[in-house]
Amino acid sequence: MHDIRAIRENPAAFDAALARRGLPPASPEILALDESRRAKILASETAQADQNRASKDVGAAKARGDDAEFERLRALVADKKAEIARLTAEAAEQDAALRDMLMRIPNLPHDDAPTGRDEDENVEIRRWGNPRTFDFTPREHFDIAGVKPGMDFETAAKLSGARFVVLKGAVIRVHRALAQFMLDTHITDHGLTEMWTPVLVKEDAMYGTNQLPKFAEDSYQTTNGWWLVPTSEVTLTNTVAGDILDESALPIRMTAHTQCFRSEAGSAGKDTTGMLRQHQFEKVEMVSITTPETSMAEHDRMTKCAEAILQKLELPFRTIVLCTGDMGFGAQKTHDLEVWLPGQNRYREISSVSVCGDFQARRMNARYRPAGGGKPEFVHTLNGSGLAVGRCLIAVLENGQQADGSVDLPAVLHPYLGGKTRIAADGTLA
RNA sequence: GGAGAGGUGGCGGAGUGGUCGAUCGCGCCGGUCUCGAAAACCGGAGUAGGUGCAAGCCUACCGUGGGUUCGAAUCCCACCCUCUCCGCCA
Repeated sequence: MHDIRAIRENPAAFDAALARRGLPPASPEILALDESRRAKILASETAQADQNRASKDVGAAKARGDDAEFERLRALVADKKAEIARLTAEAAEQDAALRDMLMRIPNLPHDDAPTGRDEDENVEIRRWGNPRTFDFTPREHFDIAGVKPGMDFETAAKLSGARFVVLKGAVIRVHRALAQFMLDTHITDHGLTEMWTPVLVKEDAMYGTNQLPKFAEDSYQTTNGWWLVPTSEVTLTNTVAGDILDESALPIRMTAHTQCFRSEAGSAGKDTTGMLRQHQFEKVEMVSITTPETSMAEHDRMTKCAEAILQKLELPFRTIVLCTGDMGFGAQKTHDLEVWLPGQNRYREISSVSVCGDFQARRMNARYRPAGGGKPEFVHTLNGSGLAVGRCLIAVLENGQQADGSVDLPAVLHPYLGGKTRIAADGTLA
């Protein structure tokens, strides 16, 4: 959410920043509403001051026995009351309208984010590993002989419909191993604190991390009003909502492995085969809460934490910085990690690491008290996948596949698999 | 699901109709004292919005929304949230 004062002070800069995202100027409409709102507030407060004064005088008039004045003031208060009710309602309405308008405008891009129209203008910043050369045509994950017995879309459709999967045997064991490996690496090597959070949350939490009000159709809501989190960014970040933290407590670095739920509205026809895009999937998420001074460095650190997972799994990837036109709603700057999928013969997103500045903190009123004293200031928030477990499974399967339909598994997973090293062509762990 | 308790400033905790934006304690900031610190003592400080060059002034805020009243943190209604006990249950 945006600071209306900042927009008032420099509307041109605000519009220029939006333009970098390919959006039309918003400040004229915002400032017009703001001006009208302030006029309403002024009128309503003036009327209230009148009433308060008259109210006070009423008692005095009564005390000195001035019945005429007493009655006059009583009538005046009654009049004012109706006027105040009308004016405050109008002021509140405009205030809410302004708030809603500000809530629906995406974050302003950081200076470091490259300006561009869409994904074609994203900038690759580094590449790691070399895609394997195959002496056969590599298959997509769901088409590998050793995988097929453990990846069942028909049964999932029976249970739940499209975009669900039932995993069995060796495949789900590798999936579970991946999640454990990611968590252990973040905890032990990267110093993150493991968390376990609800996946059903109140509406406020969804506003805090900007899923609401604009993207309601992307998430699921229960009949009694809870929302299913589309990512544990929601719960991890909102752990500090409403708090005033000591600067000494920062940075706070968290990680959690949770189910994530997405309606995938608007992505009909996209990635319909395989388990690349599901309504329900698992993700190991990282969230950091920092001071404003350290958030950009934290962004690079978090990106490295995600990259380390792929490196340890020996999966080739590239890191790109999203251009302004391709960034998500809440981001100031985003790094995407794209892993090599030989079955698709292309790099596919497996992690997205964003720095949000004070955009989310402002929404959830998350602040810290500076060490040197002074007023509380908004914290900065960051989030990143570390990594999407299902997509990582796909990458491991496709990159490790052999001509006979078996899959060689990365060495770091072997300890999590009881010492087994591969999925045989018949689908068993070997 | 049943019964009960409660939501007040950074935290704890008073306050049942009229200078209460709110006693007090802790914490915080400034000062005295000290070589320095602690303790003690003195003083200061809520948040947000509006207005003004500024000093300041005004308005709102005691979970949220309504209501009663000249006047509400205090009374009434509805709702939300938290906690405790009982029941059921992974």
